[in-house]
Amino acid sequence: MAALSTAVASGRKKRGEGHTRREEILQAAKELFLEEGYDATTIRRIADRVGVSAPALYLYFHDKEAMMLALCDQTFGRLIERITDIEKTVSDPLQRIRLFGDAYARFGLENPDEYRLVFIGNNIPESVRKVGHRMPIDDPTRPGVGGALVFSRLVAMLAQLEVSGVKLNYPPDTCAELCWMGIHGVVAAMIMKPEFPWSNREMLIKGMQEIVIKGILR
Amino acid sequence: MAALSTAVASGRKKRGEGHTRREEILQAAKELFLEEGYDATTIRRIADRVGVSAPALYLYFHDKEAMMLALCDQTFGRLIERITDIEKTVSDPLQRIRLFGDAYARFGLENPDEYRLVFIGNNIPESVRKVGHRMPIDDPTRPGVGGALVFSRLVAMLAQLEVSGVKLNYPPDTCAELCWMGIHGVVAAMIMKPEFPWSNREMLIKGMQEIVIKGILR
DNA sequence: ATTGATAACTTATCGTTGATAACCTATCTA
DNA sequence: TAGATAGGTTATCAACGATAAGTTATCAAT
Repeated sequence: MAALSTAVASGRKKRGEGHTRREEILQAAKELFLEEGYDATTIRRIADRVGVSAPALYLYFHDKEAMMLALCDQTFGRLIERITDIEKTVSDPLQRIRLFGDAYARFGLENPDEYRLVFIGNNIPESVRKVGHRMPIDDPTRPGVGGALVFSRLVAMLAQLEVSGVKLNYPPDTCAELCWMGIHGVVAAMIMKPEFPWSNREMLIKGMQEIVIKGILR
Repeated sequence: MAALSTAVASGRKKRGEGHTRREEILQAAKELFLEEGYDATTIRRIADRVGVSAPALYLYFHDKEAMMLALCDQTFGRLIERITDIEKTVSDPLQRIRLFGDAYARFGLENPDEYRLVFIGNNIPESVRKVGHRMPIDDPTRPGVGGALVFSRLVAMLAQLEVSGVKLNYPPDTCAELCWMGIHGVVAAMIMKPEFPWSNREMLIKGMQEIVIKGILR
């Protein structure tokens, strides 16, 4: 009767326990997104796995994309934790950036499905935002901007690097974007085209890291 | 009852003129994909613009994705032409690679849907290929392989660069992969996260290009 | 000139999808 | 013990991609 990894159809939640159901929905959505991709995952299948009717999901999320964005924030949060850990344990600015890239690439390659879900993503960010829909539970600050946090940390690292006396070839935020895009290119390529005969994985990761760091340093 | 803005609602095609209708469908699909994106474009709207019923499209294309892939091959043909043009007009191997990167990035950002379909490879079921569907006109050689062709040109360029006497930090294949991954990282990021406040686009493209070229040269 | 095959369509319809409206019902509180 | 409300449900919607089955124009061969 206890909760399993794939969720168990429990009865109606007690009065203040709606957030529990919300977590169950997120868990089921995460599993299905990873198993079959975003587009192939239907509202009804998520609801089935949770053990609840389909419209119940709309009590906790605005729409399907909102579930995806909530999951994005979760995964971004895990990465941010690791970045924070690096900042706490390492003082040298350049070494911090190296470890950032290493942790990022490792994170992506160790969790390829989640990486694909969050950083590559099958979702199409549509600029058209529907209005006039009551969303009583979701945070009014629309989720999905967790990526900005990661970048701000990298920007901060590069600003610190500049403060420490190192000259950069580009503004700190541009350096951060270039660093991230380089590493992201490696991770995304290896995840999305695993059958392609890439050359040595470690050489590519380390190589890209050397390349971007050497490239931004004057 | 006169011509629409783009396509003309003509009557039924004469006997051997089906390919004309096929071209009309591709043109309408291309316009709508560009105007509203791939997912937002519906079969019915394409059919409306052509001036034909929706099921008529299935006389010429297996499914919606087949239209996109046909357009991809068209569009990638233009990129391959551009690359060929670069190879014809520029002799310096390093300059060739620079122009390749520039043409590649520009192509990706100008054709995000095609780029996403081919290089990011969103949701391709792949293994499940429907059979028993009569598709009298479509080429039996399945389209969508333009991407590998483009990449192979870059590999050739880097091999030439090494032959010309330039010393590289990594094997030519690895260099090609690193170059492509860097530029791909820029393009993919901007396509998949267009709402993110990236810094100047030109600086990012040029910057990544400088970075990867400087990075692979000893 | 008529016939028969078939290319080039149409209309009608299917099963799913995301999403909404409107109605229940358990639980907590006053 | 009444009523407010959190936490659901069933019924239904319009739109989607795709298919089935019928219709009509155009050809070639009688």
